[in-house]
Amino acid sequence: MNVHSLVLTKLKLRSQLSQAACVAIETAPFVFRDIPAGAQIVRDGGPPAAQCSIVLDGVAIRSKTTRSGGRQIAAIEIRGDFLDLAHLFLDIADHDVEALTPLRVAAIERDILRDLALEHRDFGRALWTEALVEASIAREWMTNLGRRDARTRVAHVLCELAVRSQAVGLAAPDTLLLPWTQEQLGDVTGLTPVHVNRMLRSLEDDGLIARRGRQVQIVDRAGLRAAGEFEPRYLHLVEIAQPGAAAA
Amino acid sequence: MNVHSLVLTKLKLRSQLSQAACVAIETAPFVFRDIPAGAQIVRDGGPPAAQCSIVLDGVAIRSKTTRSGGRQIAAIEIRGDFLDLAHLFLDIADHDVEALTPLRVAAIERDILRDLALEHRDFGRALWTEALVEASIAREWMTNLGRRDARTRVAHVLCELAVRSQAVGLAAPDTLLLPWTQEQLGDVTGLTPVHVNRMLRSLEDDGLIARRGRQVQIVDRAGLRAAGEFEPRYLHLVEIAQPGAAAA
DNA sequence: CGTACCCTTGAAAAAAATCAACTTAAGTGG
DNA sequence: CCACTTAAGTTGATTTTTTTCAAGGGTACG
Repeated sequence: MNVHSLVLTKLKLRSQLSQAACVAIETAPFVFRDIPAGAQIVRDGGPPAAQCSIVLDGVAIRSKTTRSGGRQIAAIEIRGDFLDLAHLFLDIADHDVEALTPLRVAAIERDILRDLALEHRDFGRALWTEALVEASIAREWMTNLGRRDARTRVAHVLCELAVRSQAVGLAAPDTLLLPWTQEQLGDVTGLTPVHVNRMLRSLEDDGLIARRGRQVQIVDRAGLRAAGEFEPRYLHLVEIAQPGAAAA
Repeated sequence: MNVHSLVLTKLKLRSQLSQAACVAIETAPFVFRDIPAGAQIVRDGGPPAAQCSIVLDGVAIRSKTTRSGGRQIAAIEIRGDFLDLAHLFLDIADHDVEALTPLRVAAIERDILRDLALEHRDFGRALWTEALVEASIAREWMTNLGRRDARTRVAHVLCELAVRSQAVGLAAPDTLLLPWTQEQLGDVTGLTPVHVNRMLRSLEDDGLIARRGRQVQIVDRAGLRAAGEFEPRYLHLVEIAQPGAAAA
């Protein structure tokens, strides 16, 4: 599929775009790029990425490492999310960006994206929206990390991943393939891998999820959401598939 | 002092502005507004603020409340910070914004600020920078909440507040007036007020800080930074006053 | 000078981390 | 195809950290 129409599809998920903005995007030099799993795209303290990308397939993470060696994952980027929008107008990176799985992205030069953002109202608005939604997710994660116990945290993350994956057509409703290890899940939730394991088991024992390897099936959606105090409003999805309603 | 020149001063702290952008700002309808302590400016789930403001004096917080009643403060806004930039392009608020102390702000209609952001390159860049820096702080806070122990967390927050206050001329170097209770400090660090109290005492016992009421004096800056694993780079301050160097 | 509201401190309980095996699963080379 | 190797998952026992509970003590302000 054409790289430009993929980009347009992503942006239209959340924002309306004028004819002019569509033309601008279609003539902009987006190119496909493949990034191998494990690649470090941005390094904390180094320069921002020369190219800014939209994830088409795969999973990337933003993370920070403390002096004492702990790692905190600060964002998960899946299909439709931007890599390194966070540094678009900053000179020095304040965190790492890493490909967790092989990544396929639509890449564009950073300078060109900046120009687009500042010159085209609709495109600018679309980019702003993306950035503000990511900030909203960050606030929810702070709440998760600071004020919820381990079991609630894990359940919350599972709910978020399920909803986001489903919203971009990555997974069947309530099915979830975790591309990461329990250690990485611990880096998301601020827990040790051992404790993540126990919490997953607890959720499974209570009949909220079922697991086979890293495949997680949400058995009791309402129950898991209650266990995770999950309210999807913070994701600012324009069209959340209603339970029972077929997607348009 | 003139409200427009105050706004210009704030924006120039981080971004260069062209002549045209300055003129645009000076002709924009910024007005002074006073907001009493405790006022709720934005309510989670409600509409964004009709006016967007830059804090001139006082302290405001963004926070979320969990279903089980815990509160997490997700951002602290002091002089020069924007109130409700977070919702500039979103339709429903995803968190509360509240005046912690009496607030004096430069307010402007949300729609007008959006137009300014989209029409004037330099102003747009300045606003983007503010938003991205706030997102960077959020990532550091996630790391603090998820991966640092209680004492380190408290020390880190103290360091951040000291640096940010000093950067906008709010406090003498290494002096800090906490306008909040230990309970509120707990809502920042994800700790109980009792434990915040113990951690403050621990930092004091180790000679890193001194307290008299809510006035905190940083006695050993390097020591406190080490205790808090504090590295100010994530604040993206263009001009951090160097120790010993007088501000220009 | 009383009355809130916060701060402080101790003791006990709960949550999560750590330590230490052991099991399973996946991948590799014979 | 199987044995071997390695990484990840699982489980129990123990220790540490943090919360909870409870009782004073200070301080500001009417």
